[in-house]
Amino acid sequence: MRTHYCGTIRTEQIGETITLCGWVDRRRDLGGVIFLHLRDRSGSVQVVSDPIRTPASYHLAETLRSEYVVKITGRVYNRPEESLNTRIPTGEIEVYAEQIEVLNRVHNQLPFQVSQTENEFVREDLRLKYRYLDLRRERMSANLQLRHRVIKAIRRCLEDRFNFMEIETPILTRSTPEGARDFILPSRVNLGEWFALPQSPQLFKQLLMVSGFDRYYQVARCFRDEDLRADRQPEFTQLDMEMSFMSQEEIIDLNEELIYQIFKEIKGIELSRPFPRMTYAQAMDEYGCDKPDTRFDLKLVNVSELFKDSQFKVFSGAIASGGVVKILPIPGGNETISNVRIKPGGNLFKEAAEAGAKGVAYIRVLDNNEIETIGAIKDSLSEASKQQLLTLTGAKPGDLLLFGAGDAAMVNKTLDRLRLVIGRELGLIDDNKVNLLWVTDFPMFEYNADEKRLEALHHPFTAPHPDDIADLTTARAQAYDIIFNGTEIGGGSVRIHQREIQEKVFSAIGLSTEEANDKFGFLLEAFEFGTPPHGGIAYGLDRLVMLLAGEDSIRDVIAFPKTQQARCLLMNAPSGVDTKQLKELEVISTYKPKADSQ
RNA sequence: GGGACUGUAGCUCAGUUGGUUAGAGCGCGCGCCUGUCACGCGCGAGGUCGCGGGUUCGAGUCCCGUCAGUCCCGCCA
Repeated sequence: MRTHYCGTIRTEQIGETITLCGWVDRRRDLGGVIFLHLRDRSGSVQVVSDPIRTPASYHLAETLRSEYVVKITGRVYNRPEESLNTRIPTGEIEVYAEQIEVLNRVHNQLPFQVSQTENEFVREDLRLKYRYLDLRRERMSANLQLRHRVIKAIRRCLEDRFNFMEIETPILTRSTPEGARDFILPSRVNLGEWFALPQSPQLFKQLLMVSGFDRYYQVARCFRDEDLRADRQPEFTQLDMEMSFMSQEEIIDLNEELIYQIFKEIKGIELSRPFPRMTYAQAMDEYGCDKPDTRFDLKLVNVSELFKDSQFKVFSGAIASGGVVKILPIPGGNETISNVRIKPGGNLFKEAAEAGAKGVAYIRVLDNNEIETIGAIKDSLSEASKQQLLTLTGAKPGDLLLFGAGDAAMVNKTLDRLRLVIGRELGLIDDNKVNLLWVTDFPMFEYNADEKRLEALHHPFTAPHPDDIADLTTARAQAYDIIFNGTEIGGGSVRIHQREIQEKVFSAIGLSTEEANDKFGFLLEAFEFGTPPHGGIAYGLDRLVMLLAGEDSIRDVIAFPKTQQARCLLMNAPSGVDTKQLKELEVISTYKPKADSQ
């Protein structure tokens, strides 16, 4: 039907007669001459019609309206000198519409304008209900095209350079005990039994290693029935990879090359390699989190040693009961952060309270290194300790020191949040920076106080560090996360490939031999038949694309996302089903809709 | 499960201390206009102020409930 995409026409096509198909983006009828912008996914181009140059199309051009679908044949001309448009790539040329064919009209008022000036905001529920129109808009179209280019770059790199194979794994699989809630589906053929949708292809990809497909990848849909966030959808896409006969170093090296390639092709940025590394312990110590945004400093300082015998009981007490005292030093903070904001009612106080802190103690460093703080802290601080405090934190006159005291997890969480809020507010974050960081040496387990047992921090198939094998409960894992500007975009590990070690790990997380055999017997058995050493990684593809697109929500890089209430407003899913369908499955819903309260 | 914000014309928003006929820009319709590109000018249509209840002489505005969307906490190995 057509010969070109609208957005691709340049001065090279001048003189050619071309045929374009697309949507009327805008129409400007000047009375005697009509300008149209014709749009397709490549962009738009100006089409001209007037009674003299294009008599055959003029009357039809008068009837065109926004979003009509048209086919236009005409010759490409350069624009008059004074009518060049430097803001669009096709601004040097225009097409004289010799022939216009209306392929389809718009019969109703559009729910929102597709062609938008500036970045006009439209309610998200409307956009989602009419997602097909939303996706016509330049921003969304560009996002999906970016997503496509990212996936294409990944495929090229993994397949052509590294010899990976893409292999599909089942969507209908079985429920797994650890991790997120499963989506489950009743089996009609096996009444009373249920499939689960995969939270990730983890076990299948490990089994593929057993099969000898030593380099596997998949653009894999994953499902988790948990509450939604700006960066969490119930179904999302992972770039899932698994490799045999590769050490952690080799896996990291290959993945750096992949990430390097993505940034080069998509953003034109050549990242310097190797990427910086940080151990989990160092990340927690200096940043209070396992995915530090290293675009700005504001590192935490542990001052527990200094305060362990302090007269100020809030600090010494915290340390005595196994906690810590840490400081977030803010250079120039006296100037930029008022007491009101740190005290109850202030936004920094609220931020700390959400992390579980009872409050935020602080010290202001004044001229001559005098300090200003509450009396109880000042009284408890000897001149020597004061000097030590200033040395440890590197604080200078004008600086503000924010304290976190108590349980280490809470202190880290509090100061991490304050660091990010303050970093953003003080403009310390350079948006043009691209910082990639490997965080390594995660602990194998984390204690779950509610369930009174150890939990795998990564997942229970992660191999322990060979030096730490004697005591698994405190062992480091051969696990690694890749962090992009403070967001985790991927994580992986070397896997266990020996039955004895896998059994020890299952036992460490409180899985009985029977449970382990019931849930993972197939894996343990597979380990007996020649399983190669292997490891892998999975990237949150939606999140990666979101960051590359500069969006704040993964919904903006997913064609048909769910709302926060996990609904598809376009299809209106989920929905009820026929009782006949339920009967066939031997399923009865016990759900009672809430009675209308009057 | 919890907290916060939002909901007024097709869209984006304004609407003061509760006050009489609810406004603007864009879009839409009609007319004029031959170099616009967010074209311009004129005229016009378009409203269950999310929904339900309450307070009041009077509610878009205050109160209660509810629905929807968003952000966050919990949750997400």
